[in-house]
Amino acid sequence: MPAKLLHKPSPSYEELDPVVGALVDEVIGRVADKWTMLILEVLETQGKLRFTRIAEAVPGISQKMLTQTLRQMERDGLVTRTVFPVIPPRVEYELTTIGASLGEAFCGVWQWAEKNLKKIEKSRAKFDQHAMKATKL
Amino acid sequence: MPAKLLHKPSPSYEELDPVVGALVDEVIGRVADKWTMLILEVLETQGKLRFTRIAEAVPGISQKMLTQTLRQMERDGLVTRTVFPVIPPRVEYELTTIGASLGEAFCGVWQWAEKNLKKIEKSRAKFDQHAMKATKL
DNA sequence: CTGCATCCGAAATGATACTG
DNA sequence: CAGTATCATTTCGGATGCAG
Repeated sequence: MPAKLLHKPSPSYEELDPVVGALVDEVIGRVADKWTMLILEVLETQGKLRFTRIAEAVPGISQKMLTQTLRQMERDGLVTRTVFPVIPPRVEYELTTIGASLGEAFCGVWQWAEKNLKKIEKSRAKFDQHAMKATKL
Repeated sequence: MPAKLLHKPSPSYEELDPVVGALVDEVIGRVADKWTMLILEVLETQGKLRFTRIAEAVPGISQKMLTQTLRQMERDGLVTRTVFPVIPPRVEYELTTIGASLGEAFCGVWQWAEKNLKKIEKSRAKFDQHAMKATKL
């Protein structure tokens, strides 16, 4: 995917436009959510899915959080929610164009996580070990 | 982190290696944190910085969260923490190689956020408007 | 099946005060 | 300056019950 990305356009957009900067931060804050990322990932790799399928595909998520996160994503225009007027209900979720583009953007982060897992674990172990000596436990 | 629920394993990479999958999720969960991303961004664009400078550069962060997030990032090997034995204290934080690489990975998300800000706001307005009509408030 | 509403304990976060 | 400690508050997230 994104092999080599340019660095951020301007040095510090906040400096140039504090208002827009705050808004970007807000969006980042919302989008940089664990469940959002996991759901995004699932919808990206598996395409259109209905509620229960997503629940199964996202380990550890509760029905409440799933509903909540999906609503938020729908509100932000990341996914479409299609309700089929049948009994029992059938609701399908699918990434929008903008949602898919976010998925692509996150792709780099995912690859990073997989690639650097080992290093992180090592770093943690080392850090914790030193912390041991520092404390009198 | 959420404990095990009544879900069967995800058919994605988790199926191939549930253990690694869970760990990746854990890392994602930690790294996909609002403050982590914001601090990462600041250190990436402004280089080596001391505590107070970061606090100023990250709008809305509390000193508690700053300390906490920086500690976590240090533990994960994303930043180095250099303490100068002087009075008053001087502590500088700088991205490590791996930290910088995460910054690059996040770059795409940042550009996405800036690029799609308007669309998101429109989508939200539209969504909220429809929600209005649906409710009798 | 796909939710929404409510309750409630747990965890995250903010505000404030204090320290080397 | 760069934290740590504490307390109040908010938010998170799971369990349950119910509706369309």
